[in-house]
Amino acid sequence: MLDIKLIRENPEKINELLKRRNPNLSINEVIQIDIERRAMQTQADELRAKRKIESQKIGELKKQGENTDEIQEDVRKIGDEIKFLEEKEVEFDQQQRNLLLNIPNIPDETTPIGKSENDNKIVSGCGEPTEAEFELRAHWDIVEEKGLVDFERGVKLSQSRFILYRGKGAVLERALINFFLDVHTKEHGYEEILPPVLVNSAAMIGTGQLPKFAEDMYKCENEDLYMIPTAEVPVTNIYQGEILAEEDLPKYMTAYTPCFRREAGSAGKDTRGLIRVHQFNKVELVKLTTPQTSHDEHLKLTKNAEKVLELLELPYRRLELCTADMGFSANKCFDLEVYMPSYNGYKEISSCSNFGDYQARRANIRYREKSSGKTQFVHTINGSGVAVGRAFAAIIENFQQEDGTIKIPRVLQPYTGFDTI
RNA sequence: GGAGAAAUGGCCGAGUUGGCUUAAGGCGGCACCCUGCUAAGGUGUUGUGGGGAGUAAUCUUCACCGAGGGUUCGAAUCCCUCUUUCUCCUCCA
Repeated sequence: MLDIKLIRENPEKINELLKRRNPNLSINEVIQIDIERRAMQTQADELRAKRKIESQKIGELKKQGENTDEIQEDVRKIGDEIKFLEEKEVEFDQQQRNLLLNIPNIPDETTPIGKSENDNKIVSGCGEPTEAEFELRAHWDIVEEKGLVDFERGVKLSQSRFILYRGKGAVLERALINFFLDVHTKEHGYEEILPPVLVNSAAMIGTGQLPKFAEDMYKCENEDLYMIPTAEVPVTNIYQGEILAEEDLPKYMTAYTPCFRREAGSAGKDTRGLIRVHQFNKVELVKLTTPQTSHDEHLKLTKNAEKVLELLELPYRRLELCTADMGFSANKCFDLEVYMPSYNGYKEISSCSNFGDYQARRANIRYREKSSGKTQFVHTINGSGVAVGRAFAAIIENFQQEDGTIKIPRVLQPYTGFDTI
């Protein structure tokens, strides 16, 4: 959520930045509510101060044994007024909060301005698109033929876009999870977290999934619990409402979880294979940092995600997302895309975002600055390190051999226990 | 799932015949002083959030004692609902 003070003091600037995302966005309504809200508060404050003094007088008068009926009646009337104003205050508060919760983060100054995903910038890459003397097949055909993934029975158990891994497929998926976690904990210094995969609405609001994107999530009936769309939600919210010591920052955390997405509005996209399913596995990287270091830490986190792709010898490229394509809560975002022969192009496998203090403000995650003793909002950063199912698909497609076998990347072999499928 | 107890500031812990308690005391933190280092000691200071005034240092005001309602002129203190924690029973991987 954006800082109301910042909005108050720089309305033109904020409006301009928001319009970089989407010309329809504006903070004008919030500013109006804010003005009315503050007037209401001042009024209520004054009345409360008056009541306090008068009530104390009643106490003293009573001690002296005097009659207080008249003054009590007067104060009671003040109380009625206060009650009325307080209801208004709550109303304005909620309105303002609601508006703020539905306004996306402002883009970082360095985020390229654009109108659509076509304006994303390719900033770097590693490896060349896989080519072969023989015809490269799509992973959905290969995994089905080899019995690595059972699409039909996944549908039988749940519904379409639910899949089940089996045999060497299940082992490969598990191997990838372990490999990613090992690299990030042992080589990059992240603490491993195994969080709940059902979280409450406060957590979902904290990271920005709610209130705006309720349709994208699975919700439990009769319970204030949602299935997480990413480990970002539980892991970022670990320190919700807390004040950390500056020495505790930066915090590096990584978590494997299944992720659940309804994929509302994605009908017809990526209908085959492992690319877009309702439940998938992901290893996530999350950082809490000071404002001073978040830029660097964001870059470092992105490189940590790239590292596993390099170790797996998968060709990829890094995109810098433009203002129009960036997620709701982010101020800057890099996407990593892996080369997929079946798409004859690159497919997103990781998204690494810096949120500035936007999520921290929603989730109320602060730290005490050592030099000043003041509390400040932390900056939050996260990225996939990386999506397991998509890495699985990428390996199947990029490591297929002419004889129909799949080679297992060298670094993964200790984890799978076999070197070909 | 059943029965009981509890929830106060960074932590521990007073405050339950409603008003003088934003909240004693201790610990921790910070600043200064003292001590030739270290240990110890002394003095002071130390919650969060919102509003208003000021260029600013700062001043001022309101709210907050698990959360939300209620009673009252006035609630940390009384009543109701919820949440969480602990103990006992039950159950269970």
